[in-house]
Amino acid sequence: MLVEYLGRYGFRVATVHRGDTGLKEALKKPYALILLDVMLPGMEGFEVLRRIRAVSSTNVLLLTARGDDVDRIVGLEIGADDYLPKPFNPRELLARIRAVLRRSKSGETALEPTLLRADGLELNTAARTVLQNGQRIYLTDVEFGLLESLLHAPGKVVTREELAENVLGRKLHPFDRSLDMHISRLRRKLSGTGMEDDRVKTIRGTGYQLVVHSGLSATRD
Amino acid sequence: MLVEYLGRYGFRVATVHRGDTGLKEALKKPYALILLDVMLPGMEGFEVLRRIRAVSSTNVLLLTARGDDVDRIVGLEIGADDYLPKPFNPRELLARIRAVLRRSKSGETALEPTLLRADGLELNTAARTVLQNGQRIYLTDVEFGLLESLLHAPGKVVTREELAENVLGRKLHPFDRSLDMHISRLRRKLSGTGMEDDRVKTIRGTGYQLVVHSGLSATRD
DNA sequence: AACGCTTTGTAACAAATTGTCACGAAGACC
DNA sequence: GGTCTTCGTGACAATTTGTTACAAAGCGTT
Repeated sequence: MLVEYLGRYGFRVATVHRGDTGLKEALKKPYALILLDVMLPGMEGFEVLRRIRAVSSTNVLLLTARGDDVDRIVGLEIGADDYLPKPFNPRELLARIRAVLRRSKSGETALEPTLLRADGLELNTAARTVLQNGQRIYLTDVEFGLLESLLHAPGKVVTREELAENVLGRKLHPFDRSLDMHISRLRRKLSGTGMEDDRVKTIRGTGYQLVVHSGLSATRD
Repeated sequence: MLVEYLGRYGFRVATVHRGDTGLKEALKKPYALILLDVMLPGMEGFEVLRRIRAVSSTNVLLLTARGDDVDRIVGLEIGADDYLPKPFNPRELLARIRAVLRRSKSGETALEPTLLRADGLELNTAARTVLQNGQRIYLTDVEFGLLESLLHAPGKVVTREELAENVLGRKLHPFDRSLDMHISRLRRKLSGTGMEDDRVKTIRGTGYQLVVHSGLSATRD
């Protein structure tokens, strides 16, 4: 059930039903996040977590029994990234998974502002600002997210699915036109300075691409 | 109320409502930690602490009146392991209790104030003070907590859920606007110096982020 | 080139989220 | 008691986001 639910939101999920085999699997491949039930056959959840932590810092989200605060405390102390008491509702699980992933993405301690640059565009994720040819432009959160995604791989095509999942946080339904709308709005703001053609090019049937004219660079400094 | 709360988190708690009897109790059994209110009948909190320290090094967490810096300094000098100004939120108490226990377990020495810095902000978790460009600003408990959470990961997004749970100590109900209010109030106090855009940026649908312009650092010293 | 069929663009409107004012409740303190 | 501060709630405005509807553009087939 969870596999299906998470799948709908763009996660690829592998499942294992025993602690010992789960541990093996967890260490075999580099997962983005491990969802670990405290109570399972084969090996206790805590023990699994402890062994994972012994060799890896993979994100672990712990599922504990309802109201069992001891479990929770112990879990966090052994190094779980978060926990969720059962029964939980799927939306909450989703929210927490995203929160954990977000936290781990740029590393809690990576405190230097990250700059993404291409052509005359400069995007600062720490300050959430965008400069176009030195001029500040104001984007909404979704627009910012789109530009950030595109700027992550300037000149390369980013699929609509990726954009939807990364920025809107959901899969695109058959008649969902919101992504088109946001791209449209982003384009309008980017063309504000009456620049050349669209900086955001449509790749029909696939996605979008940030057009790059001059040399480019994506730096972190 | 505290007994119940701490009980839920796995602590066994004994209570006494007078300083003198409390002292006797404290010396009778080997407690893991003593939660000591500075103001109580029968004997002053400081006096109790002094006498405890005369014969024992049991962990003592002091509850002081809000903003009473004198109490705090005196308390730490007589040998409290940490202190918490009233009113405090339960989660914070919990966190500090755990911190004290952890420290004492690992043989670390006493309390080190933690400074969180970013841009022109400096937050001292031990003294519960905040400086903005060297100027002291006064925040309420909740506001302080919010800023602390944001400052923990400057330039990164913190979800509304996280903020609510960590700072307000509860989950966000559908129509709960209190978090917005606190953010609003925090912003007002932070913008005192008439700075540029908001230092606290809204990431709609997700949470908030402390904006970072210059280089920054989070230190513990 | 003309015709379908599909995909994308965008205007216009509807819905959801957030900001903040104003007020009341609860507690601390005198 | 009274006063002060902090916190939460309802109301309403502003902004952002999503949807509907239709126009425009792309692509393949005749």
